[in-house]
Amino acid sequence: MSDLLERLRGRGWRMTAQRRVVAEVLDGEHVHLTADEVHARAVAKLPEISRATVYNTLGELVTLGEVLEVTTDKRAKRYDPNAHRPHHHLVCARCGAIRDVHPTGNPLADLPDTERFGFTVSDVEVTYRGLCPSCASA
Amino acid sequence: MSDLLERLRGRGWRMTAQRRVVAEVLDGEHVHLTADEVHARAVAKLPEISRATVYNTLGELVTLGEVLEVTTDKRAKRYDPNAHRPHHHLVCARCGAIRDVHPTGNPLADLPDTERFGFTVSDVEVTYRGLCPSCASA
DNA sequence: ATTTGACTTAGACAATGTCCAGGGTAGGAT
DNA sequence: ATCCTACCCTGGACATTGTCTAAGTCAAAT
Repeated sequence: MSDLLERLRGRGWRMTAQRRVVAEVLDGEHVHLTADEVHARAVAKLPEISRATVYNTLGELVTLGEVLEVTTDKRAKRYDPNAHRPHHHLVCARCGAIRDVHPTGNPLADLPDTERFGFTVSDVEVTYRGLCPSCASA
Repeated sequence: MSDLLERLRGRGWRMTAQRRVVAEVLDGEHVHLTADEVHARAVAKLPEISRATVYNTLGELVTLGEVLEVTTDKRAKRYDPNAHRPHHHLVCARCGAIRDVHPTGNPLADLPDTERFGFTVSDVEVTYRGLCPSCASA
């Protein structure tokens, strides 16, 4: 985590209380928080922090590749601090819970050239959907 | 297309001018329209149609399984009339263009039981990302 | 200690989607 | 053909999420 702060400083990030707090929140719980959830937790540590700053900081972390944006539905984007180990997501269709998963196989290799339509394909996201144990039993 | 209308009528759908227009728009161009784009095209055919009705109708079509919802980013959801042939999506990271693709392999089988965390997994979406030819050359 | 430009703030704004009360109508019943 | 009624549509208010801006603040280089 101080790793993260070090990396960011090394990249010319100006270190501010706000940015430190956002980074701490993301690193603290390895769950997939929405921007508003990050904001709520950040406010608990630094009451004056503004919503705009949280959005800005999350955007910068995404640009820097330190955090991944996950869009599983039309609600809020979620932020995944686990950016350095490739993985995919398993989402509960009912409650929205997300788990990181590591399928076997390589989906990138499964897209033949004839199915690429001239695109430069650089990334694949695989999203598994289903019901989590508690939603399935309800 | 009248297939579609027939199927819907058979399921007890009350047929109205508004619903017919929405179905026609979706069936007319097999592209991935946003709700607002559907609304714009619907208004061209039936000027009084309201936004709420378009949203409602799209939602019903999704529930009935006639249309798929595609969420590739935090902008608008898109609606895919190609609900009856399984496929995945290739998205341009710059301009948002979407193509249907058919990768080989079976990603569902690539998720071992140990990675399912007790979820009842029912579906997989694979989203390839890259740059479309025109965005890549710009 | 000074300086400077990057950072933060509050709040207005934008985009998308949802909800509601009231009026309208499709399609079955007569 | 007409009537009824449950279902549908409308317009607009509202909610959620995210973006932008102008002005003030502060980290860090000097």
